[in-house]
Amino acid sequence: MGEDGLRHQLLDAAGRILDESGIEAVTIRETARQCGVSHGAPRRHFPSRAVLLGHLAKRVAGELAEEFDATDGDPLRLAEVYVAFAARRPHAFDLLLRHDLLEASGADLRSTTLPLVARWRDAWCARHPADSGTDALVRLTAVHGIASLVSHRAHEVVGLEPGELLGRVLRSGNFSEGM
Amino acid sequence: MGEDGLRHQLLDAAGRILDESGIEAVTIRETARQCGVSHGAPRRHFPSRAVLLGHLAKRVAGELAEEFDATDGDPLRLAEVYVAFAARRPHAFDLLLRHDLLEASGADLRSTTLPLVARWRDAWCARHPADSGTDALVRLTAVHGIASLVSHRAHEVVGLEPGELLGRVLRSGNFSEGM
DNA sequence: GACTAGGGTAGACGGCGTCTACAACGGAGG
DNA sequence: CCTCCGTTGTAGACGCCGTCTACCCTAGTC
Repeated sequence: MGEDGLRHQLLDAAGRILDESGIEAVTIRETARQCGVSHGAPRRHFPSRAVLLGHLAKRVAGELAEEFDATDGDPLRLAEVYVAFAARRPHAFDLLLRHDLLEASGADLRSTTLPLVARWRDAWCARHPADSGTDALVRLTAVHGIASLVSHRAHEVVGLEPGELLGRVLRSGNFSEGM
Repeated sequence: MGEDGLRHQLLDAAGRILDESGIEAVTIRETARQCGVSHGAPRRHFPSRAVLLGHLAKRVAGELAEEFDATDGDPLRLAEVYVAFAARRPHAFDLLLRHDLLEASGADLRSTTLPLVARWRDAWCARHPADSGTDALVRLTAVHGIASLVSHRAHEVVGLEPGELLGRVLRSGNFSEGM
């Protein structure tokens, strides 16, 4: 099963802790505890907490990419999956954005998030051939803003349902053409 | 000078540490050290680190509100100020969004951020009387998304300048009218 | 003058990340 | 077979952190 043994097991435990208790709770010692090993054991696989969180973030990004794979490439579906992910796994979503934690981890965050951005742009441009890509990115920032609000359960502040917001963002006219 | 004495001084020091070294570095002990008092002294004014960060967040929100005051109410100017704040003081901007930290602090974050949202909506609707407010909020999420990317210096990922993004978001047609 | 409350000091506790020394194992080469 | 050595987990230490507690000192009050 766990072909690599402890390393995989540690990431599993860390992911569980992340979703259940948040980033702060993802601790080298607690992760080790849940795997039944000593507090020093994780160091052989992840030399620091930052590196552990970096690998955890990469795994989270991979899981989000898998959810993207399960769609048919429709931009609206991709956006819905993105926002739903932020709502369902807020701590994991947070981790993806914690550049302050991850830049010091050696795990280049851009190399994990760029493919996700590119996937969105490709999906959008495939359905909107007139767009050179800039409009897609403007929409991306709006979708990301919605997801960010939703993950913090702050969408109630603006008083609109996420689905409603998404629909408006994605169905309105081209941003490049002005008013 | 410091009419309230230590309490004010502690918040000043915490703000300085925040901007220079990030949220993690805002520590009760370090704050006390920079004020030349013992590590237990801050407890008389802030019974826990969460409370200290909560008050710090409220102060940051107040400073952002002051920058809003300095504009003439033009939505584009407000948005520029918002994004510029995120770019200039990324750690302070981060703190405003860390509901995980602040919800446990007793300082209700919504009561500090809601006025900022309301101010944006009012400014937008004053210039766009046809909007009932929903379009303003859709734009707000887009502006917030841009600010979020900029504060993490991730706008390079999408390959557009923040000013360019803002212009497209704010000058495009009404979101409510569909394509 | 004694009493009291507020605010700063100092020490302790446990948890954390990190470092280091050490033990157990397992395969490579003699 | 035995030896050597790299890998991996263990155990203890260090310093930092938040938090709790006991103490002290000062001001103000009766």
